[in-house]
Formats: sequence, C-alpha cells, structure tokens
Amino acid sequence: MHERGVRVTPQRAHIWRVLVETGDHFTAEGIRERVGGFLPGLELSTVYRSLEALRAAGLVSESRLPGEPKVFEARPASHPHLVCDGCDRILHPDPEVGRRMMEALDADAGGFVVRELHVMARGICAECAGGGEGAAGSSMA
Amino acid sequence: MHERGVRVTPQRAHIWRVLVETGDHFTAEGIRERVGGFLPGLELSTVYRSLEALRAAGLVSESRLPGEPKVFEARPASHPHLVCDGCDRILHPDPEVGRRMMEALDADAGGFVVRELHVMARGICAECAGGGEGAAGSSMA
DNA sequence: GTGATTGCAAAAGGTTTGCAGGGAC
DNA sequence: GTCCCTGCAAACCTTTTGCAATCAC
Repeated sequence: MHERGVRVTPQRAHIWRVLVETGDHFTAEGIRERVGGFLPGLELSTVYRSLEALRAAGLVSESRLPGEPKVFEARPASHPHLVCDGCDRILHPDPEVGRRMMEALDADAGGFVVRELHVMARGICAECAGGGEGAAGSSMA
Repeated sequence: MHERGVRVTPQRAHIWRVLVETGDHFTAEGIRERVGGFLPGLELSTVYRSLEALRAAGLVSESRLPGEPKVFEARPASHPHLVCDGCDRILHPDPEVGRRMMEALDADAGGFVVRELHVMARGICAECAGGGEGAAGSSMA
C-alpha cells in the first residue's frame, strides 16, 4: 500500500484487509458492516473515498451487478459473475473460464488492449435447471 | 410487440423505435431526449416503466457500465463493450468475439445455462495506444 | 367497458461533496 | 509542520412508487 503511494490509515488498512482476507466482493455498505466491529464510527463516505483511493492505486476493482449497488474487490477482478434467474444466487465459476474469455477477447478485439474484464451472465444454474425452482422467467431472451 | 403481449402505446412505440433504429444503447435520460422531439411531455418514469415492460417481454436488455447509469438496448445484447480509458469511447468489436466468449463460458460453467451475457472491458483502444490521445488516465491499473 | 398505462410529484436508495478538526508522513 | 484523510451532514442523481385520469384492447 505504501509502495503504491497510498497513505495508510486505520480505516484503509481495515478495508483493505477485509477485501484481501475474504477474497470476496462487497458493497460499500457491506464493507462498513464488516469493518464496523473494529472501527465503530466508520462512515460510509470514508469507505467510498478509501475504496476510490485504492482503486486509483490499482489495488481494488469495482463493478456492478444487476440488483445490487457497486461492488468492490481486491485486485483486478476479471472473473465471471453468473447470476441465476431461478434462485438469484451469484456463482463464481472456475477462474480458468475467465482466462479463456479474456483470451477470446484479446484474440479478436482489433488492437484493443484489455486491462480489466467484467463479465456478468444471467441464466439458470445447474440446481435450478435440474429440480424445482421459484421465479424463473421466460426462457430465451 | 403485440406478439409479445406488450400493450402498444405511442410512448412505447417511440422508445422501441429509437432502440431499434439506432441499434445503440442509451440511458433512460438519453432515450427521453431522443423521443422528446416527438413526445414532448414524455416522463422519465414512463421511460423506465416502458423499458421494464419491454425487458420483461424479452425485447430489450439492460446492463450497467461503470460510470454511467443503466443502459438499455434492443434485443439481447450479448456483445462486449470495450471502454477505452484513453478517449472514453465505447467500442463494439466483431460480434464473433461475443460468440467465442459465450462458448468459452458455456464450456466450463459447470451446468449453468447462459441466457444473457454482458461483457465490459476497460483498456486502451488501438488509436490511443498508437498515437496521441486526450484524457488518458494512469496507464497500468 | 375494463384493466393497463401515463403524467405528475414525491420518495427511496446509493454515491458524492464541503467543511473543519485530526492524523500520517 | 504540511497536506491528506476522516467524520458529519447535506446535496445530488438515478430509479422507483402512489395516485387519479386516460388510453389500448
């Protein structure tokens, strides 16, 4: 963090720690909840500003999933998010998938150099397809 | 539109027309501006509701790009959006690219059936990489 | 004629910003 | 010591919702 020219504060350290230790993605609010145990007074605006600082330094990537607000995670994300229309869960397939998609894109992007890749797919997960499900929509969009 | 069970109103017809004729994607506000010439009183809330109706009918897809609010376009999008960090333009590569990425995903999604695919990549377009550019940010994130 | 749809207006988020005090370097 | 960062509060913007009149079917 120092190395990236980001000034280190307790708030930023905790936020960063949550992202790195879980390796998961969170909304700003979600991060505040997690860090709240250690820094009770942590403000949402501080979370946003810290995340912005980390993002500018290339330590954090931000993306948007359908219903939810912005989500943030450590390091360039680049892995696909599969949103199931049946159960609304968000699945993370094998990282290999992301790599292949990145390759497919690179190969034919006409000189565009990809730095960050965000993939979001909607569909039906294996469980919902196999058995019963709740709110599946019309099939082929 | 009738065939999809969507009630046809002037508002919806114009909105749909903008999306189809341009084949481009717009924000709700952008759509209102375009349609405004024909339907001066068109409300933003109506735009949102119309788009939702069209989306539910499978005629429109909605996605989210980083800075911008929701964007809508006709028919299942499924094509990658390449956002250039140099010039901020949004490029649409060869549809073939989308197909390949879809295949890459399908092949290894562990039984997840993909219905709609949204791809957003940030990077540098060929023009900005090659020559001079305007508002390039820091290069390697 | 009936029920969905529109315009209007207000609410409900999520995200950003101004400011003064305090902290990192 | 200086400048950046934080908390607090308010603003901003997009998106959603309630209601009565209107329109499509």
